[in-house]
Amino acid sequence: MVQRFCQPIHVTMSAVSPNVSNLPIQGKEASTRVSMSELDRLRHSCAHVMATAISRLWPDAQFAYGPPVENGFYYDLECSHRITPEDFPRIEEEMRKEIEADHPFERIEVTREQAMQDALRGRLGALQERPGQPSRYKLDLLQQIPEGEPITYYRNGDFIDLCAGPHVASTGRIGAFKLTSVASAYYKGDARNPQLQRIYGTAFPTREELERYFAMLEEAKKRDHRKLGQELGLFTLDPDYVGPGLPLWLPKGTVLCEEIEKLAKETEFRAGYLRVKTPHIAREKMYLTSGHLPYYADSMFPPMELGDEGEAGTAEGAPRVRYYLKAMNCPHHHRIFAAEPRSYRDLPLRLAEYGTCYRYEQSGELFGLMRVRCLNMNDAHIYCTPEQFAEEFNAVNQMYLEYFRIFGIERYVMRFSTHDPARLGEKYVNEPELWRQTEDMVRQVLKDSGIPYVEVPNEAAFYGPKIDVQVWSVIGREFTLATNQVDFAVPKRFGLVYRDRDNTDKTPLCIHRAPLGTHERFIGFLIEHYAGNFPLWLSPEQVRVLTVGDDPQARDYAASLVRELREHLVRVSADYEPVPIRAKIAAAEAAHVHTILVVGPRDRAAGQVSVRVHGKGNLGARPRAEVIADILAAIRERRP
RNA sequence: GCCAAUGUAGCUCAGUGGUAGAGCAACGGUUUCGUAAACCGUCGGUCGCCGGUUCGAAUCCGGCCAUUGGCUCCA
Repeated sequence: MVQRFCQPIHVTMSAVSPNVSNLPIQGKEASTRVSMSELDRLRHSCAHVMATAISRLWPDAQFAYGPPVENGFYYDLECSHRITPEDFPRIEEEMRKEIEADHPFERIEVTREQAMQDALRGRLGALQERPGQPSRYKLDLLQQIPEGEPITYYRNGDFIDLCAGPHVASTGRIGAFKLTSVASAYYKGDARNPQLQRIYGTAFPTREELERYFAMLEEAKKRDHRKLGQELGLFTLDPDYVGPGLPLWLPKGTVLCEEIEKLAKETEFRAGYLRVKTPHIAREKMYLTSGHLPYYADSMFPPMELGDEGEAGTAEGAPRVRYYLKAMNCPHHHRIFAAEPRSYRDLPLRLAEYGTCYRYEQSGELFGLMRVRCLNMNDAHIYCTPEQFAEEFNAVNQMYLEYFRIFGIERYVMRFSTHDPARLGEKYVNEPELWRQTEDMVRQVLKDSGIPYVEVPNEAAFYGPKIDVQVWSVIGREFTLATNQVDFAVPKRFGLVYRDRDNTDKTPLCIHRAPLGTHERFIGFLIEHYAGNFPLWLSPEQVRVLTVGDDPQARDYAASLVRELREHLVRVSADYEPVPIRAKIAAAEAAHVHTILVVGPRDRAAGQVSVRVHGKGNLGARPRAEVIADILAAIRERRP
């Protein structure tokens, strides 16, 4: 079904995370006949009021869609005037007038003929008729309303809009509002359509709620991974010298990478994975065989060309050879599979690697650590028989759940992307039976394990169905953290086979999986998730020992504490500066050190240390051995 | 890639055509101190880059680069 009017599309999905309505749902698969929440109704009404105000200021404005969204509303429009945030006060002033006028939102049902005529006269999304300026987007929307469905206007004052509603009773019912930003958007989200101006705003029933929302945004800014990453010295971006989207991991951020990698290695070792290591580049032939070239060449760094002068081992005048930076690890792993004859007894074969890939993401897409051009992927490929598939796939899902538990990730949903049979042989590999089988198996595994999921048709990879794991950071940002894909096409392209019981060669299925996604995105997420307050096992600086005063004996005592902790591989530092303890505490807290151990003459005399944990304040003095044992246990158990 | 906004010291930010500023950090000194910041001083900038207007540009104009908000894309 086609998205209609200025009405938003809201899909109610039970049995999944309550935040699933944030998912980018395409209109085509959504129902328009779902009721709007009170708040959405208010916000959508506010969008009409904004359109009213903009029409007063710039009568040639042409409106398209104006739905409520998660945190407010927007309206897409075309207008000879380029609206900027400087215009907001004027627009808001007009909006206030419209709200004070308290015009009722009047629902008017009209015939298709009537609506067509009004649209042609420019009367829709407008204050009056605009001869010679048809309401072209409304006209287009009108034509998409199926025969037999009622066609309705909503009118407030002189402003009439083609809209399915619903709205609040009158403009006066809109409480507190504020315009927030301008952006551009393609009409109907299609790059071939004209670009419209999108004006974002938000609205709440009361002024207090509006203020609370902006206060919350301020708080969220403090947890932004880009800000914390820089404050805590985790990573840096150096677009001039290194390049856009190519993060440099600083020593403290590298600790995070390595701790996570350690966790992955341990988990995968227990699950029977074998580790491999592969180069960062490969010949063009690799990606011609995999099918990534030429279709995905735009997303890869341009090739390096060798030849003529004689690559080592090639003859003079040999043809040029192209090398590409790898954008994915699978082809390399496939070649490892191909490196020796495989028997069904070898399967499932699980090859794992924290592989470094390079993708030439579009410049406008780069975003802190979340969208980069160099990514370290928690990758693995599981080669298995169709009989083994369900069990292997389920084991992968269980691994996801285990990671979610360790990291305390509670808001997540799995997006199960399936193919569209109509596009077999075009967007999707033409293997109807394999598509059906694997999608059924994946669906069954998801159902059996009770994992929240949504099924999204026509978004599969070209070689098989996939699952994208979406999580929400505490500041409400949604991320696709990890991916889990079935591949029944590429192994065949590489001619991968195993010798089965019946002494014939068969092509294995391949599961691509990356539960921890990439270091870049996962750590970006964790920074916001923990607000920079990592659990002890992850903390770049786990312990800092501070001395009170300048007593040499206390200092020796502190130094022995540091030695002992370091001997146990605890990341410990010391601050012996002769400055007030308050200042040293403040510095350690500001650096988000997890555990602060304060030792002075009193502690030394008693064989104790004073413990202070970031965010928990002073926990008092305890015996030295006990404190050390506790720290080591918390690290070993990866306590949250 | 598209539309828009932004770019001043390591960081956060002031500075609307007339000699580039503050706080924090860093550095030097004083202070000898028990749980979130003692005091004094010093250093620090080709105002993103290139060009234009002007007697004179951080400031006005144009181009480019980068970042950000969206859009498109995402094997």
